[in-house]
Amino acid sequence: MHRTATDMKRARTGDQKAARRRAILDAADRHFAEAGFEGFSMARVGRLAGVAKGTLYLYFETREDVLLALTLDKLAAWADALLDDPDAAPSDESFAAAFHAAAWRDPALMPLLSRLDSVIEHNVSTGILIEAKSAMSDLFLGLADGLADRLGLTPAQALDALTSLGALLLGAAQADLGPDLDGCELPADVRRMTEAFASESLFITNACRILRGIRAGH
Amino acid sequence: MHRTATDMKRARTGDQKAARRRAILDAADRHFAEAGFEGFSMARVGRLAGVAKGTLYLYFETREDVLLALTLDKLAAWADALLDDPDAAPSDESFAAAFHAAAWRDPALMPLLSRLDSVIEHNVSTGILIEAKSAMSDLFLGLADGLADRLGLTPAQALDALTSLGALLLGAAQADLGPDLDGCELPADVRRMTEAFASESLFITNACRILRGIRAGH
DNA sequence: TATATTGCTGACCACTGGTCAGATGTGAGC
DNA sequence: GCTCACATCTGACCAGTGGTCAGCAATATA
Repeated sequence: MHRTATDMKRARTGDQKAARRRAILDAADRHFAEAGFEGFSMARVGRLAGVAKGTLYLYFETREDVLLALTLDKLAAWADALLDDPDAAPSDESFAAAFHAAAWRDPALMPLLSRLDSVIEHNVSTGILIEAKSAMSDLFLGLADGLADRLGLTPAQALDALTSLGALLLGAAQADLGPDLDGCELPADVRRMTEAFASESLFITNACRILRGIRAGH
Repeated sequence: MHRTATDMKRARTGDQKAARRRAILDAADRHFAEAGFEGFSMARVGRLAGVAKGTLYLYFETREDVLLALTLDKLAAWADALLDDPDAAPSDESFAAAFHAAAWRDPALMPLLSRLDSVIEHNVSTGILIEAKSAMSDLFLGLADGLADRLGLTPAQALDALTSLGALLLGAAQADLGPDLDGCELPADVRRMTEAFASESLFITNACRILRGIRAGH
């Protein structure tokens, strides 16, 4: 008798293997949420998933392969959230705000994206890398198509807007990824600089400038 | 008799200690240049600097403290290069190009900056962190003052421009930090997406949009 | 029930960043 | 010129990491 996908000690069918992989990714998600990128440990993922460390490497090439899969999941969720958000259109400003809010809805997304190229992609086989890039390409093209009308842009302009805002979002996010200094006595100059780099206002202001530039055909 | 700052087995005077610290940072610089962020190892820094690993921890708190010091050095060099570049003014476009070129002059700078908040600052004591933030604050304020006239902006606008372009630069740089896929067969969609995210054109185009927005008072 | 297949395990490897008791270079005082 | 006290320096050591693989054992089939 075949076992169900979740009640088994060995995953033999395709469904069962998919379920195992899913279980590992869920454990990774939980672990990442509380340990962050640097504290992310394969040993703990295994323990959380109820599986030996070696087993992880039957389902993923490397630690970064796990993180890449996690990133793709969360990126797809971001795109869905943005498409479903009715505020993502009326004005450039509300679109920018919705773009930013969707990106921070899952607090793990920006930390992952900010290491996507610099760390994650460097420890993954080219096959998996290309597959991931292709998935992201599809996701962006689909998003551009879905948003073009709402933004009153051509699909090409919408894609330009998405890539431009994407880059801006990544850069602006940096400031929010630093350690929390709220409790500390800060010199006035440091506090001013911190505020100038605060992610949300920096992003929204410049997103509007960029969208205006695109509309003007620049 | 006192030894000179560089000919000594023990650093006892302030000058000698400064020279040791400098020597360690130089070794770190060389090591980073060929190993990159992830491959950066304290053991190797020690070997390159001709010093035991334990000694490194007399001059720096942690690995990230070394990388933070390195980043500050390189950031100051970037600011100098930008101020000295006569092209950094005539038009928005040439300013944006000069901004980008200065940032990539030292190939280690962007890889370091892209991890500054997300990694480096998380493993450094608050004292050192605040000191570093203060130095960066001074650097940005000085740069804004030095460039405001040339850009035809008020100092406040110039600071806005610097922080905005800084964020954009960081985000746009991500794409250039990924692994090199030049030699590979890429599906057409992936290649298109890669080109859309190419750092230089993405940065310059949007930097001009942002500068235009600032001039327009947005 | 016996067998072949193959998913799973965990001891093991080379490495990491960081520590600290003990060795030693060095300048000051005689 | 010698001695000594002190602070700098060292490297074995620690707990941890990501990743491997020979062998164990759950399962589907005959």
